[in-house]
Amino acid sequence: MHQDLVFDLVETLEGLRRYRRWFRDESFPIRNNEMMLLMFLDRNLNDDCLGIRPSELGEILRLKRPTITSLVNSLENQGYVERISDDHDRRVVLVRLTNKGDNLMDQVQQSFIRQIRQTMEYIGEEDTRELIRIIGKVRSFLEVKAQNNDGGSW
Amino acid sequence: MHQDLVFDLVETLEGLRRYRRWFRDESFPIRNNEMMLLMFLDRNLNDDCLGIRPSELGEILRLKRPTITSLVNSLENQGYVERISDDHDRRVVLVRLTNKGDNLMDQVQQSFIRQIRQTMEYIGEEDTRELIRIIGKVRSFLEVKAQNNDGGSW
DNA sequence: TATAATAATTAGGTATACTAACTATTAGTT
DNA sequence: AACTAATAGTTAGTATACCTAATTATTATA
Repeated sequence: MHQDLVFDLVETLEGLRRYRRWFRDESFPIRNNEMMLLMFLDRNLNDDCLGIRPSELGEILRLKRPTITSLVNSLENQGYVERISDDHDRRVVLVRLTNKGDNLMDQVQQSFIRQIRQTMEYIGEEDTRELIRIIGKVRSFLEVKAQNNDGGSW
Repeated sequence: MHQDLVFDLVETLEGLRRYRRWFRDESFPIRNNEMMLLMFLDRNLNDDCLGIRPSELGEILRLKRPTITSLVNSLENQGYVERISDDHDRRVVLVRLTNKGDNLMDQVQQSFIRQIRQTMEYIGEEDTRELIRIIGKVRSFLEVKAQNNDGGSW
């Protein structure tokens, strides 16, 4: 494959790497990675479960557990999430949104998510799906490769 | 547009954000951002010019000048680039690869670039071009938007 | 000549995520 | 039952990748 195309792809990926700042509302009270944690918490929380385990959050967000701990600490200090301990296994902690956190997510809907939606409307549904499909393909290839190389830790 | 699709896109973008580490060779002697600087330096260097100005590098890599300064300092200390001063304007500094830096770029070709190429071959030329096209569309939309919001500095 | 603009740097700080080592608890083995 | 393994989470310390504000040196302009 052509050298130029390879380089174009690198440039493309580089340009996308810091996408969060494009959508970020500067006045937002929490950091981007904290917002992501809340979003995934909000989304992956079913009615029947009390909260999500830090280790699960780490898998969803592809972050190591100590990283999750410090994010949850920060969010807990600010009052957006709370930790409750699991009765069945006292090693386990469950993280869930507080009301304050839930309200913040409504704000996220109106700023971050709205901006993403706007962008998607510009590029169109078809291209959006294509983008998701192709990147998914890239990721699945790379994840398999990573597993073969080093046992899957990343 | 559907909430789910928006969320899928976020997830997709999140997964791509740290793409560099997928291709990274752990034994490589320089950091990822340093490697990027060298790659763009290598690529944007014509035969007729002595080097590239830090300010130009900043535009290409979308980094602020102080960031470039510290990258160039580090690379210069390690012997991969050198600074030469412009005769026409003594405020200006030109950065160029040393032989050592040039040799390192050959290594980059054989590791980082080779891995990217491999991935591209897996996903196929057509999808690669689609990916580049769609992300380009996203970026152009967002860059215009960013300019409208805050005068274009980022 | 004085002032403004430009190029790069210095100093200091923030955000993000890591590894290694530790504590507490549970599961499995003898 | 006691001992050892494994597992969940945390703490402490570190690396990386950026940034802003202020400073220095030089050139352009009024």
